[in-house]
Amino acid sequence: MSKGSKPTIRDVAMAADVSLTTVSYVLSGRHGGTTRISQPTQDRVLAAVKELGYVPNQAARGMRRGKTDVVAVAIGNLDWPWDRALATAAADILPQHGYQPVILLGDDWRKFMMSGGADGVIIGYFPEAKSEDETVTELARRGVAQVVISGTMKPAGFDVLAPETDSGLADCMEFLTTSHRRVACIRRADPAGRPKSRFAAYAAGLEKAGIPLDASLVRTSHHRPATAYQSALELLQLPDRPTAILCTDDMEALQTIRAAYRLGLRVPEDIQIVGVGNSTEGQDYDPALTTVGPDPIFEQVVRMLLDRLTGTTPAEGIRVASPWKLHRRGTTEG
Amino acid sequence: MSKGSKPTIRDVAMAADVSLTTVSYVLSGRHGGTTRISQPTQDRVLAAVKELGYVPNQAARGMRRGKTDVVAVAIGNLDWPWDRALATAAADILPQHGYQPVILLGDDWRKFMMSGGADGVIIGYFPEAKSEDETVTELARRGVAQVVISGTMKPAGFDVLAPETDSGLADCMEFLTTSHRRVACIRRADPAGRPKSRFAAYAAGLEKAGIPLDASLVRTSHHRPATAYQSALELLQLPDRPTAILCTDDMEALQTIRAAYRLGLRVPEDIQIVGVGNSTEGQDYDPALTTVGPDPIFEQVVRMLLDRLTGTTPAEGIRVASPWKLHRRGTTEG
DNA sequence: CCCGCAATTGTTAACGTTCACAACTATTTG
DNA sequence: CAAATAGTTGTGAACGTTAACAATTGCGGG
Repeated sequence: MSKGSKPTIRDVAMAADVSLTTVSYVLSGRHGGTTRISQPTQDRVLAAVKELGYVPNQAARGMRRGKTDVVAVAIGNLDWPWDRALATAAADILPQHGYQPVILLGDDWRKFMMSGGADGVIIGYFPEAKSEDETVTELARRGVAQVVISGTMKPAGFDVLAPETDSGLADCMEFLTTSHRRVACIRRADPAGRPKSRFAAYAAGLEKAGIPLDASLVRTSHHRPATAYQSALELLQLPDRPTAILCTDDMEALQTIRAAYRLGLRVPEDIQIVGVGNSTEGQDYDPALTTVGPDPIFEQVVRMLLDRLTGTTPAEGIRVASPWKLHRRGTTEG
Repeated sequence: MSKGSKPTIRDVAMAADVSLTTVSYVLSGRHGGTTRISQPTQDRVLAAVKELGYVPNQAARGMRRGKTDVVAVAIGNLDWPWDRALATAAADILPQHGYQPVILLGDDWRKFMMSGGADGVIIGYFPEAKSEDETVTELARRGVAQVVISGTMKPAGFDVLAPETDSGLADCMEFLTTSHRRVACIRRADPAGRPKSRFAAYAAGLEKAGIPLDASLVRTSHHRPATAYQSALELLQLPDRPTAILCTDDMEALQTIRAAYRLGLRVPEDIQIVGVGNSTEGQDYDPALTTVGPDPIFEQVVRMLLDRLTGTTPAEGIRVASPWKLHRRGTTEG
C-alpha cells in the first residue's frame, strides 16, 4: 500500500486475515447457496475493504469472468445532435443495468472492440452507407453484442435499427412542393453516406413534382455551423429568393433560422425552413423547427443492446424499422 | 476459433507453429537487442495473425504490463460546449500518442478509474467548487495521472489547470458598467459551483460600479437551451429593458441573441450581449459573441496529461493558470 | 463413540499476455 | 577439435481476479 501501488484483493485478505476467496465472495455477494460467509467475517472483510479503499480491478475480473461489463457507444462527432442524444441516452440507461458506458469517437471503436474492450457496442455512426462492415461481421462472429444504426445493413448476428429516411423525406418533399416552387437545399459536405442519400431524396422530390433542379439553390455546408449560416445568408439574399429551405440536418436548419432573422426576414411568413433529425434542439426553438425524423429512438437502441446482452434477442439478429415522418411545427406554419 | 470465441495468442502460436513468446515478440516489435526473430518466422506469425484476425486482448496485456494505454476524459454533459471541446481535443490528440481515449459522463469516472480502467484521466467537470476530492486524492496516491480543471483545487500529486475566471469576469463587468447601468444576468441553475461564482462576480462587479443589484434583472436558466431563451425573452420585454446582458455561459448567450432577433431588436445596437467560455460556437456567430474566457486551452490540458504520463511533470504536480480575458467581438461593438 | 452432514473457509487452476531467463542450434575462434 | 559466441526460440512465472472443488470445524444422531 505504499505510494504508487493500488491495493489488491490479496491486501484485503491479509488485512482481514482470510483467504482471497472469502474476500471475493463477500464482495461479489455470490455466497448464496452452499458457500456462506459468517457475519463476523463479512464485517471484517468489509472493514478492510473500506480501510484500504479497495476496488476490484476490472481488467482482471473481466478476464476471469469472460465479460467486461462495459458497453461502448461509437459516435462520429460530438457536434452532431443525433450522436449526442444517443450517447446521452446510453450514459443514462446503461449504468442502471450494471454496465459502464464509454463513449468512443470516430473509428476508435474498431480497435477497442476487437481487443476485447467491451461486451457490446452501439454503433451510431458510419461515414459511408455500406451494406456490411468487416469489423462488425468479425465482432458478430465472436459473439459481441452489437446494435447498428443503419438503413443499409442487414442483421447478421447483430441488430439493426433502420431509420426510414427515404419515405420520411419523400413525404417532406411532397409537403414542400405542394406550396413551393423554389425550394433550396443546404446539404452536408460528407463524401457519400447518409447526407448524400438525403440530398438524393431532395432531388427526387423535386423531380416528382416536376420542378427542375436549380443548382444555384443548393449549398454545401462543411460541418461547421458557421458554414451553414453563410450558405443560408447567400440563399436568402438571392435576387429570386427561395420560399423554402430544406436542410439535411437540424443543426443547419437552426443556423438558417438565425440567418433569416439576421436579414430581417420572418419565419415562417417570409421563409419556411425544414430540418432533418427531429432533435430536441429543434423542438425547443422558437418557432419550433419543422423537421423530418424519427420519434426519439435512442432509448430504444440502448434497450435493444441490453436485450442482446441478456440473450433475449434471437441469435441471428433483428431489424427494427424506425419510421421517419414529417413533424410539422412552427417554421412551416401558415 | 469456433463461433463465439475470440482467437488468442495461443491460437496464433499453434497456427504458425511457434511458441507464445515468439508471437508476442513479433507483435509487440520488441525483439530488438538480444532477442531477434528470423524473417521467415515473422512472416509466418504475421500471416497467422492476419488469417485469424487476431488482436491482442487489451485487458490481459494491460494486466501484465501494468498499464492500460487508456486515458479517460471525464465531462459532465455533452450539451456544454466547454465539455465537448475538451473531449474532442482529447479524442484528436491522444491516439497520436498511443493512448485510447474514452469519454465518461457524469460521475462514472470514479468507479472506472478506481477499478484501474485507465492510466490517466482528465477531469473537466466538478459539480461543486471544492478544494479537494477524495477520489482524486486516492488516485493520486495510487500513481494515476490526473489533470483537473479547477480554480479551487491545489495540485497534490496531480496537475491543475486553473481558469482565472474571477479576474476575467471582473474585467468584463468593468467594461459593461462603464457604458451601461442596466446590466441583466442569465445564470445557470447549478447548485453551487462554477456558475455560482460567476454570478458572484456579476454581483461584485455591479457593486464596484455603485449599481444596486436589481433582482428583476437576474434570471436563472435550467440547463436546457430553451429556458435560457425564455429568460432572455422576458428580460428583453421588460418595460425598462436592460441595455446589456451577461450570460454565464456562451450557449445561453447565443440563445439570447436569438431571442433579441426574434423580438426585432438589433445586436449590438439595441442590446449588448456577453457570454462566458469563449467557445468556438460563439466565435462563429454573426455577430460574433463577445465573451469572457480563456484562449483555447484544451490542447494544453491534454498535453499536460501526456507529460504526466511520460513522467515529465514533477511528482507533486503543477498548477497552470489559464488567464481569462474579455474577448470583445460583435455583440458589444459600438 | 463414531459417522455424516451442515456450515464455513481455503486451495488451486485458469483467464490471455508479457518478460526475464533458459535452452537450443549453428557458427566462429583459439 | 573443444569451446566460446551469436543468433534464435521456448519455459515458466506473474499480473489480479474468480469458481469449482477440497478441506476444516462443530454438531447431533445412531
